[in-house]
Formats: sequence, structure tokens, C-alpha cells
Amino acid sequence: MAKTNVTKFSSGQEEGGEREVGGVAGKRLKSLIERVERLEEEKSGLADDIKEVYAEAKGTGFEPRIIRRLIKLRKMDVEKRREEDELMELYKAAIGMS
Amino acid sequence: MAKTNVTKFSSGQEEGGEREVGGVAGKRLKSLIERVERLEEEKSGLADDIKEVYAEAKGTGFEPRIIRRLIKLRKMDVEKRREEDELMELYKAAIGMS
Amino acid sequence: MAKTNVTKFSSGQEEGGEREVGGVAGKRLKSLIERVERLEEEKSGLADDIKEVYAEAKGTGFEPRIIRRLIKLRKMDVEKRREEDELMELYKAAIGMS
Amino acid sequence: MAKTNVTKFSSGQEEGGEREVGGVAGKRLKSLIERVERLEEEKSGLADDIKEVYAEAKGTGFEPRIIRRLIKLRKMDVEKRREEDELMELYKAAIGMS
DNA sequence: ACCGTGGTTAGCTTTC
DNA sequence: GAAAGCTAACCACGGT
Repeated sequence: MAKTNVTKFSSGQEEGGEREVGGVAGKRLKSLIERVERLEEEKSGLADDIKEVYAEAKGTGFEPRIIRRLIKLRKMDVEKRREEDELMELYKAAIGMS
Repeated sequence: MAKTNVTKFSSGQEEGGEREVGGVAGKRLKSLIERVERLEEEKSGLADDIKEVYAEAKGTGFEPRIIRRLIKLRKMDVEKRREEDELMELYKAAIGMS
Repeated sequence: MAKTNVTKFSSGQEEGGEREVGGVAGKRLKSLIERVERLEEEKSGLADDIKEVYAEAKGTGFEPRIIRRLIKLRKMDVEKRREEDELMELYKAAIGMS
Repeated sequence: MAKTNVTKFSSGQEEGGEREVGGVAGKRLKSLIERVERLEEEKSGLADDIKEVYAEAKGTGFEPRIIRRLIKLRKMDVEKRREEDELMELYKAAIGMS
């Protein structure tokens, strides 16, 4: 392992920000954490959107369970096709056609 | 149960589109499915982004495992604070301070 | 929760066996642990067998990667069929044919 | 690379069996695949058995989570001891005590 | 309100 | 040592 960046970093939320324990590493870590948190927020927003769609579907008489199954099946189709393509690539590579 | 909307819907991908089994319901179902699929695609895009951030973190010497734990902790703190705030509001309302 | 079975139980391996902390619960817990451990041993034995088969395959000129892909594809077929059947059941249930 | 054995092999399940693409290699490949599949089936059977044990444990008031941790601990102990033994053998060999 | 199930995520093993 | 595939823990949802 090259660098280790072992950084003491308080887990509390002292408003106003980090004391310079760990120096620049602290800043960097904080930035990483905030990026992840932001992305996760967006992600869970989308999860909520999806739930809304299912709720709406249910409201108009479509069973969410069935829709879920259909979507799963379609996804499996896509994956199967992709998998087949990859296998084909493997074959080609094996016989020197890559 | 009011409406049931049971619609046979082929899971294959015949380009050109659905035969009119289910009529207008088929259209509606298809639309629902596509909305969900689109949202899930975006969602999994974000998941990939998050992975990239962790990869980058690792590349600069931060252990993803630790970062994950920090984020979890921060999330718990946030939720705890939110709950406390809600409780506080409740109390205020109870004593006519709202 | 009915029973809780909170049992102090030493994690060390004093040959000769457990002192009766927890009484009968200790015996029971030990038995459960040993059953799981035995099953996991068998399981990892099978994993080794599988590895051997791949090694043998490789030794006779078959690429393990390709075999893995083939097996995966076959498995996907099986799962897809199962999934389709379940969807069908769901449909039947939805229209009261269950 | 000595032999390559690249064999086109249909992933579908046409009952009645393989056309003779690849000849004897096809037979051999099929046999390999089936051996692996059989072993994996057994393996996943054992995984199910393990789940059952945990379910039973839970039913009688033991928390699976705790049992898992105990088992992990015990495994680590065993491995640690084995490593120590190996090291000991090494030392013995080094000083001519083997 | 709880249980069971299904889906997601993280950690581990193996491969290249 | 990096990348992928696999497995197992966790979490959230739907059903009872």
C-alpha cells in the first residue's frame, strides 16, 4: 500500500468545519464524502419517483407485482442478449479472430 | 377490486409494437413500464457514479470501507437530529408555542 | 420476541467443553453451530471439486472462461423460464383463475 | 497454446441433443458442463440447508446474526492455529528437527 | 404490526 | 495488483 491517509477525523458535526487534523487529507476526505452523499441523495430521489409510478399504476388498476415481473423479464432478456454477445466475443478470441 | 387491467403483454421485443390485446390498457401499461425502466436506468447510472468515487478514493489512499462507515454515521446523526426536531415541534404545539 | 436465549458463551476452544453458563441453551447453541460448520465444510469441499473440474478442463484444452459463460447462459435460460411461469401464475390469479 | 477446442455449442435446450459440431470435443464439453452443474446444484442445496438451520435457530430464540459472528470467530481461530502450526513446522525443518 | 420475500449493496475470492 | 464474479448481509417493500 502506497499512501495510507490515516486521518483522525471527528464524526461529530461541529458547525464551522474541521480543525486541521490530518491537514489537506481532511479536506480531500470531506470532499469525497460530500460527493457520495450528494449522489446518494439523488439516487434515493429516483427511488421515490419509481415508487410514485407504481402507486399511480396501482391507482389505475395495474398490479405493481405484475409490472415488476414484466420489467424483470425484460431486463433478463437484455442481459441474456448481452451475455450471448460476450460469449461470441470469447469464441472469436479463442480462434484468433479477435 | 375495482378495475383489474389484466393485460397480456409479450415480453419479447418485436420492433414495431404491440398487437391490440388489451387495447388502450396495453398502451398505458407500456408507458408505465417505460417510465420505470427509464428511472431505474438513471438510478443505476448514479450507482455507478458512486462506485467511481469510491474507486478514486481508494486510488488516493482512502479506504472505501472507512468512508462508507463515516457516511453511515453521518446519516444516522442527521436522522436523529431530524427526529429530535420533530419531537420538539410536537412539544411546542402541545404547549401552544407553535 | 418470545425467548431471547442471551447466553454467555466463551469463544475460545477449551477442549473438554463448555461450562454450564446458560445451561441447556449453551448445549443447543453449540449443536447449532456445529451443524452449520459441518455443512459449510461440505459446501467448501464442493467448491474445491468444481475448481478441479475446471482445472481438468483447462488441462484438456477447454477454456474455463468459456465454460463458465455457457453454464451461466444455461442457468439464465432456466431462470427465465421459471420467471415466465410465475408471471403466468400472477396473471391467472389476477383474473381469478387461480 | 496447445489445443484449443473451440466448440460452438448451442445454449438452447433442443431435446435430443447436439449436432456433431466439434465432434468428440462436443461430447467432452457437455460432460464437463454437466459435472459442474451437478456440483453446483449440490452446493446450493447445502446453502439451503444452512439457511434452514439458521431459521430453526431463530425459531428457538437464537439470533442468526450472533451465531454467524461466533462461527466466523471460530473459523479465524482455527486458521490462526493452522498457520501457527505451519510456521512451527517450517522452523523445525530449518533447524533440522523435521 | 410482524413476517417473509425480494432486491440491493458490500465484502471476498478468484482470475488475469 | 487490478478487475470481475460470486456470495452473503442488509434493507425495504408487500402481504397477512
